[in-house]
Amino acid sequence: MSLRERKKERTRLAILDAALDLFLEQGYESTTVEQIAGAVEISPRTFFRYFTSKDHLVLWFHDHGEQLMVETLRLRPQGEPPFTALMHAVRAVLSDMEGSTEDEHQRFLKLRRILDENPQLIGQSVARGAGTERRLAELVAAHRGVDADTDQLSHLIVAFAMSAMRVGFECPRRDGSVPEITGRMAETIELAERSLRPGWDL
Amino acid sequence: MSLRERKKERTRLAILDAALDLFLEQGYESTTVEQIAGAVEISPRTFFRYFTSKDHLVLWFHDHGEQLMVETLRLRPQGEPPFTALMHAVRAVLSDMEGSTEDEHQRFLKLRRILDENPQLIGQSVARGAGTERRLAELVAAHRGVDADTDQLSHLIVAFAMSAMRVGFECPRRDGSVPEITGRMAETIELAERSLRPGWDL
DNA sequence: AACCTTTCTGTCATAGTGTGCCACAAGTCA
DNA sequence: TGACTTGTGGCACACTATGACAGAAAGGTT
Repeated sequence: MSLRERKKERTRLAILDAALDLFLEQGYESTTVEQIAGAVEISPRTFFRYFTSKDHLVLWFHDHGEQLMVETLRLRPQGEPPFTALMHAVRAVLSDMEGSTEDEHQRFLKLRRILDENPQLIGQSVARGAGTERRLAELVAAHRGVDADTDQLSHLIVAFAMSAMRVGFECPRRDGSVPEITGRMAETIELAERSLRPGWDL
Repeated sequence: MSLRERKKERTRLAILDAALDLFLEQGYESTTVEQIAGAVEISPRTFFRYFTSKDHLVLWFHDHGEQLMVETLRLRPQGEPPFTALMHAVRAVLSDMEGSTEDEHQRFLKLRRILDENPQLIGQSVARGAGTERRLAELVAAHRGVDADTDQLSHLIVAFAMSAMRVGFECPRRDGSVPEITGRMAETIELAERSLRPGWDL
């Protein structure tokens, strides 16, 4: 990893940390890009070279998780029921989260508090993921040998899986350590699996 | 209905129609508020008095449907399983849609095409509904006699219901008349109900 | 070291969304 | 008609976001 790349990574994290702290201190809406840029001593223009938008700061983790899900999904065995495969992909995200550094954990906990205080941002993350959700539905449809444009079940499978993940992330809203939260997310996933009729996703 | 109110309603619909047509002609992003305002001969300032944002134009129907759902939900019998009650609320939205005027149908079909071409807007509608989804979860939790903050199942019930509604709305993506589309949405709802284990939402 | 190339950064200009404020016009009612 | 309420337009302003360009920093070459 070159000096250049390391510096970029350091700047990116500095922006992210400054922003998360400012959001917690004075609220998401009340914090401007100018303030964030000022806190890390860069120009506002440079901010937008690291993050495509203000929202992007909050959706950073979401993007990461989503990418991980897609990758995991491609590696699942062909014969596996689609919903089960998706649940494994979600679990891969949980494992990744548990295995990250203490700094990452802190960022995750801060982010969770910010999302809790700004419900519209949770929807924003769905907004960002809408395209991916559609792509996932296409993967599932292909796997099931049906047409993604007309098969409702493929879309429903993905929508249910993402719902379970989202509910696990948001609820319960009590604070806690990262392992506690991922533990509860795992519970929600199992709850979702138990709620569905065996073989519904074939 | 006073002259004032009728005039307001007429202006609102004029704005909406002009905007939907412009979005279809030249795309959502490429259309500015100034253009929309110009097309109905009002000032941009006045536009924002009718719609809180550009997004709001597209989310207009969503807001309407959501409001209808909450109202329906309050009228459902106490003993009914929560998910069943939610499904009835969704059906109430479908009936309302089927019972509206030809103009409303045209707007709905245009909107559907716009949403199809701009996937991020679908997520936006979820973003807008995030708060309501939380409130619905609280209603469900109260109904089940549990604490909304800690009970994951209540949130999952609402999330699944909203997923089913969304999938029904988006998919299949073929065009069709309003009754065809609502018919397919009803199918998706039934599919969701069949996919779940009986008694899962008690 | 001096040099050139590539990449990053800041400045400036610009477009677009959204809001507060105030004067004025339109509608409502006595 | 006159008083009152509400809607409208114009203006200034804050904020997000992007394109263009010049200069600084990093990387490699001789």
